[in-house]
Amino acid sequence: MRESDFDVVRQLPLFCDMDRAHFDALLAAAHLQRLPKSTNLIHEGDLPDFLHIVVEGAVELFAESHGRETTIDILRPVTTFILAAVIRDEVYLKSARTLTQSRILMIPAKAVRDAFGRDAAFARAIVGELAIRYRSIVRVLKDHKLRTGVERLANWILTSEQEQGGRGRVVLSYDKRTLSARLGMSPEHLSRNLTHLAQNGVVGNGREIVITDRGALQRYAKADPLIDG
Amino acid sequence: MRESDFDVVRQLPLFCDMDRAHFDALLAAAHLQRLPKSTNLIHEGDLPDFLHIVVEGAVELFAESHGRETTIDILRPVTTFILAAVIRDEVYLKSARTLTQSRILMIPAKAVRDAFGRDAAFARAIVGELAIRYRSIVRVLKDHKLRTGVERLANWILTSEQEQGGRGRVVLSYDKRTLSARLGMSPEHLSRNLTHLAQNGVVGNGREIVITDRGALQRYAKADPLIDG
DNA sequence: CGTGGGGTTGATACAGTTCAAGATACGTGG
DNA sequence: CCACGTATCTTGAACTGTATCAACCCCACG
Repeated sequence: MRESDFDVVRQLPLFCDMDRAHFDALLAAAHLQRLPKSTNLIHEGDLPDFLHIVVEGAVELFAESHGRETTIDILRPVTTFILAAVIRDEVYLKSARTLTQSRILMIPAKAVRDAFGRDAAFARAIVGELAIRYRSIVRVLKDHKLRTGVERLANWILTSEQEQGGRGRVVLSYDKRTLSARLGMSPEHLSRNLTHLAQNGVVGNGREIVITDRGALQRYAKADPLIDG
Repeated sequence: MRESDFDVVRQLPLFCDMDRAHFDALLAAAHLQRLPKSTNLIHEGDLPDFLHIVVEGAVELFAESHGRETTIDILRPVTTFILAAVIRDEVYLKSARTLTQSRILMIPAKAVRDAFGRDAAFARAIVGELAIRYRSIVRVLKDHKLRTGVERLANWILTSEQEQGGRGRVVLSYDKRTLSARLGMSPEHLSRNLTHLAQNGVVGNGREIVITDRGALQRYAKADPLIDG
């Protein structure tokens, strides 16, 4: 593992307060893997072997049941995932795959649980991390139950635009098929919804989406800080 | 607070390992309130004053946005709620109200955060509790995104029947209106779905639902341990 | 009794999916 | 650099799941 990556991980809220020796032990047991696009990382129903951390790239969390599949969330660096399963040593409830080439840090689950039992600062940091994850999934749930597809899209455009610097345009970092899954709609519906938003200040053009009338879009989206964060 | 209630709380996984003195301090600052049906306990957007615990009765977690409302979960004793907001000292993302007359233990948020900082065993117990809550909401999300309304109903009947002793019948402890909200459908739709299930081994009769053909119902429901727990 | 709330039933409308076909962009080999 | 084949994206039409509105029923309760 590169020195710079080591530092990035060390500075994560999850690790920055823990005892140096415990941290070193944790990372000594860990692997940093560079993985190609569309690699399956974990599969729901399995018992956790590793705590995963997206260091670079993008990871999709999804779930299947009887032939149906749904995207739960898309994670960007630097984020832990399946922490709850590791802590409880219970089966994963979701699966994960890379969406782009990614670098994933994998820390053996047992090492995490050991450090958790031994290092109080680490235990407290895990609480913070879990609470963040919990609140994040509550937002996802509200987004899906309180909004229609077009509204989710409108709000996604607004928040993505902010993340990308507020220049009035959003560039997709994955294909529209994936975006439609992330927004919980079929690819066809995303396409239609995008044309529908043309009347509300948005123009789509390939992988670029341009906001032509932010006021109109905001009025239409009805953003809610308790959903969009 | 009654002696027996004190013991019940002390024995919760969240508290049983913590230092006796810290526990006493926590409870000294707490109130146990008996509240009538339909009392609002917390409102989304407010900052947390108390950690709440359902000791008796039933509590509905719900959320609103721009005139729409959705039920997130229904909690039965003994369960904590809004722990994540208390720990992070951030606004509630959901609201809560009693569904029946209930007894709710309220522990001042500051006292919880103090104990959390001072008592490592308590911090670890909070991790366990948060991980359970997290996994529970993932199941709720999967239930809604991977199933139709009728399927949710069928699975709800099966798990409720197990909880009520596996005697082939389920008795509702709240009205159908509330159940329909819990299942994420309109009251009309619940009614229709229930008659639809008549062909699949279920007979509804007022507040009682009887399973006449468990095999047929199970086949229809396609239960999934990664959703129903 | 009458009144009202919860529940059912019917008719209609909307959101979203699916299937099928056409359009557009995109990387590869010639 | 172009032609081709494949991916992805869009468009259209039919269909499923669910919501909404309205009428009605039933029973509990004043």
